[in-house]
Amino acid sequence: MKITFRGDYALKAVLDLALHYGDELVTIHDMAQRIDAPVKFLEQILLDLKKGGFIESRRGKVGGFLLSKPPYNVTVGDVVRFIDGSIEPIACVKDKYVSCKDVYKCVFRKIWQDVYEATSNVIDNVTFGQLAIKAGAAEHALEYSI
Amino acid sequence: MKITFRGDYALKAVLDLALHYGDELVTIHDMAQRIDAPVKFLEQILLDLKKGGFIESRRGKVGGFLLSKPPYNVTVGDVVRFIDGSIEPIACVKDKYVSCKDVYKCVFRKIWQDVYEATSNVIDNVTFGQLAIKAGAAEHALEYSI
DNA sequence: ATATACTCTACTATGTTAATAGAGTTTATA
DNA sequence: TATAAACTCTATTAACATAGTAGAGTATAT
Repeated sequence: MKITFRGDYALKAVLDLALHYGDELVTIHDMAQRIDAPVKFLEQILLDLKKGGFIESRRGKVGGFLLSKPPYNVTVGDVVRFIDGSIEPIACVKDKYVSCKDVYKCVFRKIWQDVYEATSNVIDNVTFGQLAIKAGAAEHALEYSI
Repeated sequence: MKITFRGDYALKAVLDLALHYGDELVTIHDMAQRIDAPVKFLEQILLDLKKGGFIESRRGKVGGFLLSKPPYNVTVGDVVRFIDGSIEPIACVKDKYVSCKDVYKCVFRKIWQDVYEATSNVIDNVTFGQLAIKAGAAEHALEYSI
């Protein structure tokens, strides 16, 4: 699995919306400032996330973005897979284990499968609800540390 | 972690040498045929592996390549890290956990660390000695299955 | 001598990434 | 109803990585 800047921004964007879940809408401009992303690049990513059903938007003067689903129903794995594509270390894990004529391929397949499963096990078991709590706690800690 | 063709070929090359450990030298030509790699591309990769201390070579008429160390002393992780570089999902895992002013970064760091460790745990615990036995067994199985 | 096999450097086509640019659409509100 | 604020959509680009290809050079057994 390789996380690109695009994926990184997408994750931060969803976390930002999770932190504002239930509040007012979040504008691209405000979000870009908080997560330190180029506005026009973030635009594209938010549009993608919208197509993926992760977020919704309202246009016009008081427009902005919001999460489509409660933060506890979205995992890091959902976002990563959608934005950055397959998390397999090499494109062969899902191949069927048929005859396996190529001994050299065959031998490594189990390794890639193990890596894939170990990775999934991490990213599919963290929701943005959990992350929002951590981030909220961290923000809180910062307020008092100044 | 993302395995490139380069990395894939390198792993197969080392496995091929592991399968011939103690026998005669292996030529690029023969190896390329067995692991299904372009000869000239494989050349470069073998030269890299040599620079990395994984393999040795003999030039001239009866030249070829051989493993520098016993197959049980080389892991998949060793080769992958050397050829394809860092196995981190994103370049931040090794950053020190100092003040963590950026809450958004901070929250995801532990996830990438977990993925990194889970991945290491797989690839650093498989040696080419183990793989050679599996591949040998598979080749043997094939002989009898025809 | 010479054939065989490794060595080294340079080049290239293709694709991906990380943006940037700009015109267009929607909507609240003064 | 004009307008500012905010989302929408398509195109373009610079830089870099990947997966090779090409070719000249060096070493060595016979």
